[in-house]
Amino acid sequence: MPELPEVETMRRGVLPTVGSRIVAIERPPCLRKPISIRPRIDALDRRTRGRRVEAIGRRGKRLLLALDDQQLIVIEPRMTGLVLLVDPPTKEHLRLRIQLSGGPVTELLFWDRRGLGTVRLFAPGEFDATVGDRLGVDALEVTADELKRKLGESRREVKVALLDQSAVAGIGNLYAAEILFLAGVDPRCHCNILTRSQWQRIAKATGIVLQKAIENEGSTLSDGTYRNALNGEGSYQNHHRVYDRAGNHCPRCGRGPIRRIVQAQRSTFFCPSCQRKRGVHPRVATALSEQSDF
DNA sequence: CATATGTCCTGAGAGC
DNA sequence: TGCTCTCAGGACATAT
Repeated sequence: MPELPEVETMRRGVLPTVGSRIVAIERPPCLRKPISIRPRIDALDRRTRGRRVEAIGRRGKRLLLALDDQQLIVIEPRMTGLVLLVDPPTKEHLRLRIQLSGGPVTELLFWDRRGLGTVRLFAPGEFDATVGDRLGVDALEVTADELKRKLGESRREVKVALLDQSAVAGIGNLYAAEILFLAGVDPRCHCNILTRSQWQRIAKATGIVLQKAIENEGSTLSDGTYRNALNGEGSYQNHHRVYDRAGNHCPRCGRGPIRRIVQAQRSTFFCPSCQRKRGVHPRVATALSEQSDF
């Protein structure tokens, strides 16, 4: 589930590791099928030993540890991955331990219950030339022009298209629903019929929703999986307007009720009353002009 | 080329 | 109670 706000919260949480040196990287004994680590663990350890962590970055939903020799450790949490500076929720799902010295923390852990996450080491420049090159602009900085340029000709439904990381990087299922709600756009709309003003509303809503979610340290859903680097919960789940709220009255127009449909094998939640295929519900216009998240 | 579908994974919760 | 089944959705491989 970690999307841009959760990964950004992880990034901020592990900033204390900047300046530390890698003592060793090891895969804890683990009965589960190991997660995907490339290169294999012994080579990862050998190539990073003694290197200093120079910066912590993020591209979309990926966390980047930049080393002082320009190598890059890239962590993809995918569904249930967590980056932690404290004891993990369970021992058996601990996937990687990066031992550190010379700073305030002695280890950085990667924990992943479902094991879909990945860890990759890239040679200098290799990430940008391969993976990075295929990612769209980070969702925090996306503009209406960029959305229209990337998706304006697409025949896909807009909710499905917003999940395409090569168009915009960082939006996942949960935030796509919240963004389109704030933008007042029906998720079933096909991209190639959206108007400029609809793209403008989507771009603006993207910034507002993601910023607010980051301020709230992301969303810890009812399964409780997502945590920040210190094992604390996020609070943006308390601000969700539509996600996992099927059947509720719409918090904006009072009607709704919030509907759940399936698009591309994933749940979409929306208000059929004020998320429109054309035109704007008056309260949508007001919220966006006031930079409000509602 | 663009778009659609299948795959991986685990544990929570539903239903019997 | 205890079993089986379905579902959740990240990114990518494969199919259309």
